Amino acid sequence: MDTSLFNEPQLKAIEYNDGPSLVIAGAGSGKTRVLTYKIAYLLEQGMEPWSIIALTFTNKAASEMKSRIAKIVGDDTARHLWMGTFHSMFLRILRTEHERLGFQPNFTIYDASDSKSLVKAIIKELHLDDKTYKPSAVLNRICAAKNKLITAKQYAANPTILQADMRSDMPAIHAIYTEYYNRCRSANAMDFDDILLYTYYLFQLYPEVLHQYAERFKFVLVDEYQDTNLAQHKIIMQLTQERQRVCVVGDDAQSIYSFRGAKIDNILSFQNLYPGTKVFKLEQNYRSTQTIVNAANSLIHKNKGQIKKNVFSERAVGDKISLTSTASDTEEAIIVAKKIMWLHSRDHTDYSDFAILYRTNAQSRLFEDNLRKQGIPYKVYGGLSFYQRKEVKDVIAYFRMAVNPNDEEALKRIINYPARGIGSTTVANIIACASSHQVSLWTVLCDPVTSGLKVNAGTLRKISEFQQLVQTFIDMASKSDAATTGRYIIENCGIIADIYQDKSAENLSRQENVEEILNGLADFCDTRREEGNTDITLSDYLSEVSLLGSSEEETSSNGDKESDDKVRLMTIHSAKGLEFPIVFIVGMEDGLFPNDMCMNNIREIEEERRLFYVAITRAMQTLFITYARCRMHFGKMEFGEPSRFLSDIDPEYLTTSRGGAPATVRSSHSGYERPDRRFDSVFGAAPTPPEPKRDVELPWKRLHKISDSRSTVQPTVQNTKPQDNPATRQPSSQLRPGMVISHDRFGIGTIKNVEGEGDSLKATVEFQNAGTKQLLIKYARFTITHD
DNA sequence: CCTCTTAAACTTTTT
DNA sequence: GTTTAAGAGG
Repeated sequence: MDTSLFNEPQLKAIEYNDGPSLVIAGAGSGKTRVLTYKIAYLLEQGMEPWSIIALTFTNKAASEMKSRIAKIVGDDTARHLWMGTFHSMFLRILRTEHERLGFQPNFTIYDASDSKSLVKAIIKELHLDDKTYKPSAVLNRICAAKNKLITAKQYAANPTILQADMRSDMPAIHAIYTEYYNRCRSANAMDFDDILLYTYYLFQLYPEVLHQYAERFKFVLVDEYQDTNLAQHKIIMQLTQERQRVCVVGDDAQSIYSFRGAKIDNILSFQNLYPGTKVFKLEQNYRSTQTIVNAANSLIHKNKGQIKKNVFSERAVGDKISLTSTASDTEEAIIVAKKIMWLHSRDHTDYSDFAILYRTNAQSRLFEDNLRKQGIPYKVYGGLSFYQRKEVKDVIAYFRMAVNPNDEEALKRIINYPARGIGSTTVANIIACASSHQVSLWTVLCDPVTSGLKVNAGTLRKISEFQQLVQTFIDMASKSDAATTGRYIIENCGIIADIYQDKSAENLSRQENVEEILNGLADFCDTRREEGNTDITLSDYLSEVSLLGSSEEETSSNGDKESDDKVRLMTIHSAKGLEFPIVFIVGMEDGLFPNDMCMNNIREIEEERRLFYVAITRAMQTLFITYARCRMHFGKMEFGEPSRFLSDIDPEYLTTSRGGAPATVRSSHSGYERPDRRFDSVFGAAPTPPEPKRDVELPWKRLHKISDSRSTVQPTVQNTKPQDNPATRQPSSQLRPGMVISHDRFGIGTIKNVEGEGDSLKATVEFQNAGTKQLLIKYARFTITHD
């Protein structure tokens, strides 16, 4: 191996393999490189590829590492490595060992929405009030328990937990958990958390099985260790207890999944659990400019209880981070799109060099709209993935039935889609019947009479027809390969007839998606065949697809350059592990980021701060941060304040500008104003206009006064509720062509024309960023900034 | 039992 | 503003 490729700590981390090791890898310090070369090094030392298991957190990270290793050691070797997410690797083990756990081999995986729907159904069946028992809250409790390896039985027998549930007014959660467990068993199904739970108990209850896998895996590597939960942590311990040949890599500063049960302590206490652990610290950042690294450091130092480390960069100092405040969320999106357009045409920067990062998926829409308007190609990651679309889920549900007819959630989904006259009443009957006999719904369907299902003859006939239809799919699936079966099911289940009725835009996109499933299925079969597999069943396909949470079914083979040159839009969570030359972090407002849901205690706030740290350190060259002074929320315009995290960054790394403000103000405002609570009250977009009462009687005087001193003070009259409070309305007589106004949503514009009278007074305004609009003065919210 | 209309809830992040 | 739940009418 060429040792000159690495700095000293990296090399030491790669070459030490005699015992447990912990690699603390600062952002951008070449963590993935170390991991991949470590694996290459182990192979070079003569270790067999199938005796190495490398676990990652996301599919994206796994496929990234796979392809990087393949480049070093070749495809043939890389293919035999056990490399993938915790869930996919353990699922592989569970498929082999299903019998010990009492599962049939073709068990299905419930995704998050299946789990939720089942919980919801159970709450209803137990006649619990779904106001106090919110399905998502209940499911959270169950998931949290599973992540702590607490089974339904243990849960119901644990006085501490029961008391906690009592205190939070949901004493029946243990009953829901128990029923949930039973229903999953009847349905021959596992949810995401079960994959970990069952793996742990498989190893715990069958030491000979554990021994077999501990023998096989001669070396265990784990990426992003700070994001592991107790279950994952314990399984790693089970596998490495004997041999102690384990290397975990992580960065406590980038722990952002504790909301899902990740325990930062796992990495902090690793050294105690594995005595003799060698610790390696990777502190040199090769990704970002010094400004970006230093700014990120100044932020993260506000957190307490970090592993001490000094991340530094020897790259160029680079530009300061640009912090821009905009009048509204709309203007924020417009400005970002314009900026990308401008940089693209000035520097010929590829579109794919840009990323827009936000806290919540809901924020993507405005950016999509405005990028599209500018003709900028983009790609949204995450959000509603392909497999979460209605028609796709419907088709997949048919597939699931063909493979595992006991799958309750799949059955409920398709028993009356397309409509075949089996409504909710009948379904409720079937469920009640199945529950009382402790069998699956399918069992009842196959033999309604013996099960004692009480429905009339007509319904019975419909049920029987449905049962026979699904039976043909089951027969097909056992005889034919995945592609043939898939096509047959799609053509015969009735979805085609429903979707191809008309050519509405909705149906066209559904048709495309259904065809896309067939393409994906064919692709899947081809790839598998190339790898030398002969029997490719629908079950294999489902196994693969069920763990693909996010939309990553990239067509890796034909990466045409043109279609890849796109601006990337994603949440910060899904940006982890990625890097981009130019990054926009948007929506930096208190309440959004840090999110309102995450401000209950210091731990949560610190996690949000780490999330911001992750966002900043994605940027290689240039970083833009924006926040909007007001934003549409629940369909209402709301004012916001800049994020508290902005003042955590050392101001020497920032330069501020202000959208929705006249150019004169922007340039005359040279010094950096700390973006704290005072920022807006000084500059005039505070939630409550200052001195609201004194000036109501003579609003135009006030406007005058302000415009005289506008080089330091922004005009503050917000025409918020003109119809309620005529006194604060813009005096219509003052509006005339040539005036410059600042509009809440559209930003700065010049009045081109004024027409009409009284309530129907209208102005034509040409906005800098939003085009020309007609504003009805009675309702428009704007401020005059320049006569 | 189906479907159309209206009301409410909704937004954290993901395997 | 958007999506999903519930209720009314056929």
